[in-house]
Amino acid sequence: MTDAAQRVAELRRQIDDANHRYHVLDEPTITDADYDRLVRELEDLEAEHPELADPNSPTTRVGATPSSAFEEVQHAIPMLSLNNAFEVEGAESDEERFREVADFVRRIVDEVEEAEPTFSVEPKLDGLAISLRYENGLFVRGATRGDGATGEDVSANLRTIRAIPLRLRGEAPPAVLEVRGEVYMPRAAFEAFNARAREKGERTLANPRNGAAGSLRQLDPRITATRPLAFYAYGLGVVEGVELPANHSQTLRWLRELGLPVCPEVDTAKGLDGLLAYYRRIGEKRDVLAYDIDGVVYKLDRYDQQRQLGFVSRAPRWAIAHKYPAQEQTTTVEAIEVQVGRTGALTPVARLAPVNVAGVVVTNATLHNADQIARLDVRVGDHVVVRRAGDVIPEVVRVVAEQIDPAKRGPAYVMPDACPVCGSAVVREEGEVASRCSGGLYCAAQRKQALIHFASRRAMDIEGLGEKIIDDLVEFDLVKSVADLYRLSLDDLLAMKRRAEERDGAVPETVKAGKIATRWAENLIEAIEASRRSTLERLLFALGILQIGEETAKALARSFGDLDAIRRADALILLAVPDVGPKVAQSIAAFFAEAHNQQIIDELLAAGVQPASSGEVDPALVKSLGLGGLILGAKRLGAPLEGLGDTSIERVAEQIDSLAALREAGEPRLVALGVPAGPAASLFALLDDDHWAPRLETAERQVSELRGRVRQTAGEGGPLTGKTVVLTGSLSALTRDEAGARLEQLGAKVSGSVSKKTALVVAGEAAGSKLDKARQLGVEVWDEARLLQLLAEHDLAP
DNA sequence: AGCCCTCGAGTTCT
DNA sequence: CTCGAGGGCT
Repeated sequence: MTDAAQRVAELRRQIDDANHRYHVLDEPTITDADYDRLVRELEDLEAEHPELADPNSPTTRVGATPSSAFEEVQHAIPMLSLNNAFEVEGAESDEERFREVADFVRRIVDEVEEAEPTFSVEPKLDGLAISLRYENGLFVRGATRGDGATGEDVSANLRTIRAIPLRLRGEAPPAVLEVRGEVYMPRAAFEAFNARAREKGERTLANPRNGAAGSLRQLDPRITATRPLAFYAYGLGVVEGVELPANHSQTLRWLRELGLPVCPEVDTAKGLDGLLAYYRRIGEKRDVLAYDIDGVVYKLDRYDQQRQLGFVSRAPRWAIAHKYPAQEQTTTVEAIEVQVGRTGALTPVARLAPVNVAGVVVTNATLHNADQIARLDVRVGDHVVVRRAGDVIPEVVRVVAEQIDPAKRGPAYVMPDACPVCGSAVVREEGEVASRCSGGLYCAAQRKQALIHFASRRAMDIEGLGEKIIDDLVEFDLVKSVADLYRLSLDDLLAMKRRAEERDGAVPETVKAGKIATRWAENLIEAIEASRRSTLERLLFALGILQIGEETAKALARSFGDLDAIRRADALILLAVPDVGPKVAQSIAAFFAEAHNQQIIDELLAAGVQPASSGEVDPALVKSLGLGGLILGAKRLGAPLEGLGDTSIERVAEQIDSLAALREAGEPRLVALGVPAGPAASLFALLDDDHWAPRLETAERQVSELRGRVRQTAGEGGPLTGKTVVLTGSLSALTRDEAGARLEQLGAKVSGSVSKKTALVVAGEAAGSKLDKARQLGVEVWDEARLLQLLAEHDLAP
């Protein structure tokens, strides 16, 4: 061996060793400066002697060039998700508080028939789960967890993390070793990174977790290399060419010997008491740990016992994550403001002094409505406890009573009686929780929200038309109604952009770089154009009719087939649509009764908005709409039909099939059919009523029109006809929406929540409470593979 | 008349 | 995700 080769080998050994001592043994032996010196010397030598290159030399940690996308990686053994146990709120006793963990332990004790089974216990780091693959001791690939089955190849980024060895230690490394673990950003490193970023005026990271996740998703590994990431191993994937230990805690020890860092807090514990003691011990240390955690994980230690317990769906029954309660923070209410929503609902929002709650700076929290404010008795200036409900949405939990000084306290909050945006009267309907602005589309806030709703993904899906642009369109009066969108020209948009830039005092981009700005406007116009060929149900939903969400819009579209039939439909007919009752029918009828709304629809049609899916009519609707259906509808809408019961109506409808025939038959005939005289009289009074008679006739005409257009609807007679199916968890081959659409083609009704009426639950990865509920109710559960099989049988495979 | 299920609507921050 | 309330079933 040449001198250079010897020196290179020596340097590589020293650098690897330094990394190992620092990250695995937690006993750094050389300074950062010395470390850097070694690396530089090695780099120089390798540059002079290209023949000594080695893909796993410590100098190769950063070197790869930016890629444009990450390759997909299939995990041969899926990366599991864990079931969670939360503390039961407001529990009086420990027994109650830790019920979920107790149940977990009890199940295991029963199954393995051991009074106090041993668990391997470890903190649950708040980072990003990854899988590392070593072949013959050399790092070959690393991937994110992804959906558990498929992840992204982030090898180049992982190589930059010094805690991840590029070469395993020991004489005889396994042929294949996949190690699972967590990439995280130590708190101190996170703080230091942000301090430096602030000095340099660069972007700071929101919290260590996002920092770790964002860093690994960088396309340029040189950026990842600047991020202070670390790694702890906690499990295995595929392993070949070596005998595994008999339990998990031995495996962790073995991984450490191979040079992989394992969290020093890992331990073993026996029985429920042991687990809870560990939970408390780590909980007390939580603030002084070098990294963020959100709970602890308990894993049954012995592998043979793990196998005995097995899996439910994709979560192991032998492990559970025990989460600490949501972090609460105290802050001050600086103001209470109201927002005006699409429907005019006024929502009070607490503006808070910025406070970091579990890694996210919270400045707003909804107070829902006047009742909620009264219940909490929140006032401006109060100290309040804030937490992120369900880990996402901030909420005010309570006012800190001890800090209230009654003398200095502001007045109780009162909802405004005029809309803060348009000044219209605010009304609160009897029995309703919400207060509403009565301004309708006169109110700029409602107009804006209507436009945002119209353009949103689930409605017309106009890409590029977001809140900011809508703000400007409304402010500069380019758009008053949704129909105006289709009349926008390129020049309009460019002129608007110029005015907005002037207003903001920004550099006039449109002037200096015309090309880019034009491109933006062209794309938007194109997206608006494309939305003209949306579907009928999307258009109906997009119109923003009160009470009409996606489901009802779908039902209406299927029942009537085209917009024209719906806009003319009488409330009597609407009532026959599934899930439409008096309130919803009234709301639809009221919307189309507004000349203003009809005009907007005319304009939309004139602008070429033409839903693609028109024409099909659900035969079930028309079937239920004979004379009986119409009379029943009138009754539900409050027509004066004293004493006329449903059975009487049915009896009449059996014998008489039209209004004309009813008139001809006359009262005596009804009495002969068994309808009591009084009710029969009230029905005939209705036929002479100025309000109801014409409505009934119009409705009857409309029904016969619809009858002429009945077609066989898709899905009729499919294998899932009449069955309610619930999708939960994430699927890998297709999205839930796509799966739902296909199931509907097979006749299924796809619902969002599990009940005893649910015929089938399809559980994807990381399915949660819905899956639990399905099991509780004994509902049939399928995994994704079973679903794909069914879809394939009907040529619906993705 | 009352209960159970769904659907609609609203919300935060990155 | 959560709440409230509309609709339908018993």
